[in-house]
Amino acid sequence: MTDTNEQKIDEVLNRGTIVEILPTKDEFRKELLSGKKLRFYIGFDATSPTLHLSHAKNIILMEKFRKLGHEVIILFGDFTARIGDPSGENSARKQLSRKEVVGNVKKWKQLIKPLMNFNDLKNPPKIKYNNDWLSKLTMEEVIDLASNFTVQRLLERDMFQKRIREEKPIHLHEFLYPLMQGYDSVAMGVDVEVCGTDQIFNALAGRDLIKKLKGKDKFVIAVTLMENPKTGELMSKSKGTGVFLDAKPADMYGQIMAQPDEMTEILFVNNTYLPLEEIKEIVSGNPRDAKAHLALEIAKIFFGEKEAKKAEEEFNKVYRDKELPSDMPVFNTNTREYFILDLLCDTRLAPSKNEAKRLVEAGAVDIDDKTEKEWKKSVEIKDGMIIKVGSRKFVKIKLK
RNA sequence: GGGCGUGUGGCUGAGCAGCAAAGGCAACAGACUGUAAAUCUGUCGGGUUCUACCCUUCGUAGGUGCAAGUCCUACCGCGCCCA
Repeated sequence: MTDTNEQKIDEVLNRGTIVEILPTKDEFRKELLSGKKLRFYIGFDATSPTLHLSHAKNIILMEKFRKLGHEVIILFGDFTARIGDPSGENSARKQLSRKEVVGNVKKWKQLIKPLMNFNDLKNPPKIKYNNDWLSKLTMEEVIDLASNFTVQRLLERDMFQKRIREEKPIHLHEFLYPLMQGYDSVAMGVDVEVCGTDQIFNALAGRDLIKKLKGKDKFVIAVTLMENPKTGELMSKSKGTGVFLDAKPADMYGQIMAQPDEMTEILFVNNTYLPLEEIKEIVSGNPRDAKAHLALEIAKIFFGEKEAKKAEEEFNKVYRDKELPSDMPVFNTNTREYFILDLLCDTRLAPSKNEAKRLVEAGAVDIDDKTEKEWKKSVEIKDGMIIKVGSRKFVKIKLK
């Protein structure tokens, strides 16, 4: 029997993470209220070894359904990862080797541990791999599955249309992606699929398929991709806006502080457990403090209170109070006198001499708290000397 | 198989025979601040005897020019159309 507390259910449905429920939100709500135990799933393609806050948000949502008493499956797309979903990309993703994918999945399992209670023996979250069934399909079965779709239907997808317009390639295997994702639903016999709004097409393909093959319906819950409300951009590595779950506490705290201010509320809603009213209040205050609160709150989820506090202290110390970090890389040398450019390169504070030169000219290099603006000189090395480049890079010299 | 296009720095995307190669993104630094936000400014292939000089880069290999991403040839990859 599942939890049918109306208030709890509505809190999950209305918090803001869920953007759309198909076929309708009302029907889904009714289903939850009925007390029937539903089988949920969310799929992740292990295309990269790391996860970021957007993935975390999805896991958090799944955990909420699990806590209501439903069966929850995290599906690692170890098979689909090797094909690559065309969504969002305007060219085909490179296909990954079996080995890469297995390595990624292993890391992921560790990363999501803080977000789900795997020790709940009564109703533990389940982990499945779609390689288990997709790799076993015969050509005959694949063709049979394909006969459920039309090329026109597949071509409707925005991104395919875009590629046609731009005369970019569409590979045949990319067409098979919705088919495979759809088959996942059939193989697991799920009642509900949770996916990002960019995946609705694939999820609906699964809905059609499960209807045709098993005569049962499936709900599709589309969740926010956490776009920046100002620019519409997603969190991404290439935009430098990613917050990675495998980061060290101090780095994760820093990555959150580096988020644009307008992301604070969105991240609060999706990546913390704080009640909405409390979030409203925090966000209405000083933006800097609100974000700091957010960073602490999220770091707490992954590393615990103690580590999170430590990360915060360190951040304030180095960036707010401009003090030295508590530990920094040490560079061992026995050279007494060093050309400043060589010193910067050897300590790996600069990747090349030209770059080192530029840094010195820009006034970015401090040696023992004194800004060094002259690059054509050598410095006398002292034990314990501290070289600082920009506000984030420090090296302590140890004279042998 | 035939025709037409296309291949540029981390990404994107300009490029006339005389550019280390416009613009945008990302990155880095400086100023400012409320933070590693925002904004503004500068930098953004490597090296040196450093406001100058040298070397290496524009799919690959050759060729024509004093000079070639920029023209020619072949090859490779990709796209479109025809078959």
